[in-house]
Amino acid sequence: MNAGRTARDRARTELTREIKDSARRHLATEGAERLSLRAVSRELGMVSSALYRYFPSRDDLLTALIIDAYDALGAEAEAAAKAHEDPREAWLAACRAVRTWAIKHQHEYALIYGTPVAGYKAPQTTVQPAARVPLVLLGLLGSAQARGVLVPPGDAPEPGGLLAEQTATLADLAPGVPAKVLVRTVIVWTQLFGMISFELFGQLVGTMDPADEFFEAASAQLADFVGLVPVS
Amino acid sequence: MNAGRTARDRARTELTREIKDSARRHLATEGAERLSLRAVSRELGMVSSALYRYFPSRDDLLTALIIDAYDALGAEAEAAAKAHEDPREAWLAACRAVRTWAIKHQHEYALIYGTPVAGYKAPQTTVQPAARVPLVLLGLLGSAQARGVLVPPGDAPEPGGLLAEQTATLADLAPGVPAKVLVRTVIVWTQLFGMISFELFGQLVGTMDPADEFFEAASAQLADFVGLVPVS
DNA sequence: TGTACATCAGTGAACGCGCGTTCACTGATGTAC
DNA sequence: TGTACATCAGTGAACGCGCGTTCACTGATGTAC
Repeated sequence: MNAGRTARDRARTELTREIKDSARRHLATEGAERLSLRAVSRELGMVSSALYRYFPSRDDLLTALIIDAYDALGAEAEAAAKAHEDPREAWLAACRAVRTWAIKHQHEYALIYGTPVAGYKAPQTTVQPAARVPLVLLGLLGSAQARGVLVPPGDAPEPGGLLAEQTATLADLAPGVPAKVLVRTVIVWTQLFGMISFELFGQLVGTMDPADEFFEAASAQLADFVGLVPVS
Repeated sequence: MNAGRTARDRARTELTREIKDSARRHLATEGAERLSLRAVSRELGMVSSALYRYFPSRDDLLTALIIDAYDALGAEAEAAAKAHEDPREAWLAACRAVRTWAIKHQHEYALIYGTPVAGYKAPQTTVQPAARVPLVLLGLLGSAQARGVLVPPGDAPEPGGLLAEQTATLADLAPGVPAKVLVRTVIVWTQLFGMISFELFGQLVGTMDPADEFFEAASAQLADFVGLVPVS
């Protein structure tokens, strides 16, 4: 695997990583908007123009950070889900993992789920990593369905019109799961990140902050909402 | 009322408004981080130091914009709610009004519900305007309760521990509404803004975008979730 | 009503700082024969 | 194994731009007598 890897190759991989690490550190203090190549180069003891050997522009560095963040978060959610047999437990664990990662990496979270960076257009390459968390949720519903522990709530309305079409694009990712549950899944997905964003961005101060118990309660009620029942 | 208002006073009020208007325009193109006093002053044909007669610093201008945004959004939600007798209809109208305002004023929305501006600490004066939307929702539940059209879902669990205490702080704002419904209200509140943020920040592209029908479906299901039933 | 003084809005220059990106260059590392 | 050449990482200077904030000032507006 390492055959043919020259010292130059290794140095390049290493420095690319160091640049991203330094950039992440600056992200944490300055925010994405103010992330500056010059500050990064200063920290690494290089001249600012040297960074252009690694990233063709500031936007490319941002893109790399965004993809890394989505991937890191996605990996956490996947690992948490895999650690449980019971789909409902796995679902709750995935939600917890998302929150835990978000709290630990607030500025990376803000980079991907906060206000888009002005003037930055996310390239197509970010789409797949961004899909990992929703894919975990949909996958769990699929396996819950297969194991007979998905009991669609009776009061969930059947989607119609455009909503039915949009829902249909998700059907392949969660085989056998009824459309009305898929709609609820998207609702819960938006709730999960809305709740986390409110917590991190300070909207819960004065009411539900600290939010641990609120988060647990909400996650459980929303697992019910999509019809996930425990394996008996 | 205008007695004693000199030309100077009037000019000052006028210019303060013009500065904020210009700042809002720049917000829309540059985002909050990059909002610059010099750009504003340029647009108004003044020298940049002149702005310091109106706002002691950039942060104070930001604060004024934040308060204005919360107030504008709050006023929309209140007006929408007041236009309906049926609390459930009023609730749905308020949700719609929030989304409509957010779409129309994306950057002001991002200013108050997006990533906090780096290095900016929101002063206490923003708290009350920020509470207007949640107060509308709680108020509607209170009047639904009073009119007998709040039917708490049987499967909603009773909050305990810290969550019960936190919920208790909301009880005065929605008299007679059971604690388990108040918890659900906070859940729905976070869902509402999570859904809108996802729509505006591009997370729904490829699935639920355009989101009109999804929004309607979600709002209705979440009105059910808190137990709002139509007046028969 | 008229005058003297106080208040305040807006000017223009300056301070001291930051940024992304380009470009010609040096010198070390890698490759082909 | 040794040499000639190609590749590439990193330098340092420069371009052209931006920013928030301070300060001494001019001149218009407002106020008190």
